[in-house]
Amino acid sequence: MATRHWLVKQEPTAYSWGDLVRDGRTTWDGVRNHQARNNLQAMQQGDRVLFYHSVKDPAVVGICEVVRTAYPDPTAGDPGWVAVDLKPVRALARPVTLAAIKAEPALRDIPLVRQSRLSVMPLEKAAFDRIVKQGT
DNA sequence: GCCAACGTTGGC
DNA sequence: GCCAACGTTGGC
Repeated sequence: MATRHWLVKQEPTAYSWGDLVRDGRTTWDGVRNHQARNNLQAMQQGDRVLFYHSVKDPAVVGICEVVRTAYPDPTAGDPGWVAVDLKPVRALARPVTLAAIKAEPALRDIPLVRQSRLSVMPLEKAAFDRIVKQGT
């Protein structure tokens, strides 16, 4: 099974990479956008997920992994919304800023740039690897 | 603080 | 079903 690649966004003031490392694992809930929900639903066990801080110093800061696939979001009244569980794998040595991503021609078409409001998005392996490499 | 993008709501 | 108004997200 091919491991697939994703990116999730969070405002660090709400839940940061540091919080995820401290917790060791978290429930990725509260998603209330259909496109983002569909992406959560498509995640498979072991998929790699980039963790992106939005708003304040926007940047990709770490890599995490799907440890539980989609199940009904406990924070939603409507069972149509889903959550997944994520655990941290490792921090990037250097955060890869949104500005750096936008400056990279090979990354100009990723959803992070194209669809700034989407909070859960797929990444092609090449784009994922390139961001990770920039963070090395 | 401002603005653009986009989703939702509600009047017709 | 259309569209204007409004709210939210997120970059700058």
